[in-house]
Parts: sequence; structure tokens; C-alpha cells
Amino acid sequence: MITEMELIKSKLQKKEITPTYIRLRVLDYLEANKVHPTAETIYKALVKEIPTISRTSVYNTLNGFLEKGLISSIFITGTETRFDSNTSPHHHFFCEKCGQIIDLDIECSYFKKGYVKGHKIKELHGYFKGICKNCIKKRR
Amino acid sequence: MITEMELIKSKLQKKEITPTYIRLRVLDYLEANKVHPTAETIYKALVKEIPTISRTSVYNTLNGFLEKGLISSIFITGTETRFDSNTSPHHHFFCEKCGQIIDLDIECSYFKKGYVKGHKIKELHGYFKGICKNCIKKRR
DNA sequence: AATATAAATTGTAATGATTACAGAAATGGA
DNA sequence: TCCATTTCTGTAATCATTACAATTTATATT
Ligand SMILES: [Mn+2]
Ligand SMILES: [Mn+2]
Ligand SMILES: [Zn+2]
Ligand SMILES: [Zn+2]
Repeated sequence: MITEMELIKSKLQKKEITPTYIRLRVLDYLEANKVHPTAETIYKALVKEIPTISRTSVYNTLNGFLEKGLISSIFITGTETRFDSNTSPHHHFFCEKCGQIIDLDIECSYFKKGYVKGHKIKELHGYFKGICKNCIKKRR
Repeated sequence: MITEMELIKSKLQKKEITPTYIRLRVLDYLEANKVHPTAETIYKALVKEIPTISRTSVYNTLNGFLEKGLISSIFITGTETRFDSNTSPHHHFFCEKCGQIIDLDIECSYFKKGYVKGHKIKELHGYFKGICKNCIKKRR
């Protein structure tokens, strides 16, 4: 049987990233916490168990992952970048009440075609802002 | 007949914004330059004709306009906010070659319905990244 | 194992867009 | 003209992110 960490390790190796301890832990965090965390959130969580880890390493690691296409990033709140271990193009929903960023499994005909109004599409960046299902329920 | 500036003035008044000279000029700039400029771009352009204008005033003015719903803002390039005098929800195309941000007149069925997967939609934020029509033509 | 070399990590300083804030200037009514 | 209010300016502060040099760790070679 394959352990959790061995799976993470093979994902790094598949993208030709040397699987160092920090890289394993950062990717593991992203896979285990699919809430689109910030670099700071990841740092704060990891520094509890790896007291010597530096913020810079978290940033460097995340940027390395981005370059290799192992993760993706989104900018929604207006202040900080958020990271996502899901690299397949997908939409998000940002709840203005609870601050949650929810993955949306919806499709986009333009993206599927690869072109919009003559422009060649490479990336899709889409999110809706509003009030999430849960917060609607709470408010009545 | 109504002059250009009188039209701008009435747009401010309609949103209950005192039409000061700076506000008139900032809104006029946005209406005349529909290329989604940054605060810095607007400042650099205006300071040529209004040497006493401050960067802070440009920022304050733009933030005031945003609060009143007179303009909208988008975050695409990853570094700076861009401003748009068009407040109706619309998509954008960001060309990775020439850096242009192009308005897209396309529709979104989810936004029209007002809901996605049970979440209430208030705002639409969508852009595609790729190579624009013009840059495709140039490259061959 | 010891050494040399390269890669990874750290800590601090710098960057750059944006905001905070206090003082100066302009505006408008009494 | 005087006073109160709003607007505008200039500078300092903020905060996420990056640059960079120094240190540590890993890898290859003798
Ligand atoms: Mn996601
Ligand atoms: Mn636009
Ligand atoms: Zn919510
Ligand atoms: Zn282009």
C-alpha cells in the first residue's frame, strides 16, 4: 500500500520537482485543505510543526509549484493571492458574508471552444461574488 | 447643446457626488480612455494638465466613485487594480502578448438566473487570458 | 569519511501599490 | 468677512510579496 506522503512525493516527481521536506509539506497542506489558503495561512499552519520554516520558503515553494503547473492561484479578495491544488480550469464563488471561496463545477462554452470573439483563450478566470447557500439559510 | 463636461457633471450629480474639478477630470479621463487604466496611469495623465493634483486625490476619487457605484474595478495583471467607467457586468480578455484588456460582450446564463448551485449571485468577475485577435495576426 | 559543488532554506531588507492621517486650501452660507 | 465643512495635498505607514546574501543541507567525487 502507498502512504499519503508517498502519493504527494510522486506528484512532485511527476512535475520534476525535487521532493524536499518543505515541498512535501506545502503540497500536502494544499491537498488536505482545499479552501484556497493564502501563503500566510500556509506558513502559520506549517510553522507550528516545522518551527524553522521561513515565510520566504513558503512563497518560493508556492511560486515554484505555480511555474511547474502543479498548483494554480486566484486573486479574489483584493488583498492576497490564494492557492489551489486544483489546476483544472474551474470557477469560484466568493461569499461576501462568510468569506468562503467555493469551487464551482460549471462549464463555459467559450472556454470549451478555445476562442472568444477571435481571441485565443489559454486561461479561464471566473468567480461570482454574492451570498452562499449556507449564509442564505442562516439569515432567515 | 450640452458640452462634454456638462454631461460628466450630470453623471456625478446623479450619483450624489459633488462635482469638483478633480472629480470631473478623473471621470472624464475614464470615459475618454476605456482601456482600464491604473490609478498611476490616470495620475500621470492628469498631472500634466493639473500640476498640483496629488496621487492621493486620484485614489480617493476613484474609491469614492467605486463606493457610489459610478465605476467598477478589476484585478487582472496581479499587481495593480484597474478602473472601468463601465459598471454593467461584463467579461474581459487579457492578452498576454500586448497586455491589452479588452471588453467582451458575451453572456453568462448563471448570472442571468441570479443563482449558481444555490448561491445568490451579486457580482460577476470573469476574464480570459490568452492571445488577442491582433497579436495572432501579427505573429504569422 | 572528507571534500567539493550544487541546491535548498533562512532572515532581513527592499519594493510597490494602496491607505492613513494631519495640515492646507477651497467652498459656501450666515 | 467669519466660521464650518468639504476637499485636496504631502508624507508616513501598511502589508503582501520579492530580492538577495548568507547559511545550511544534500549530492557527487575522491
Ligand atoms: Mn478552486
Ligand atoms: Mn471593462
Ligand atoms: Zn457564506
Ligand atoms: Zn494582444
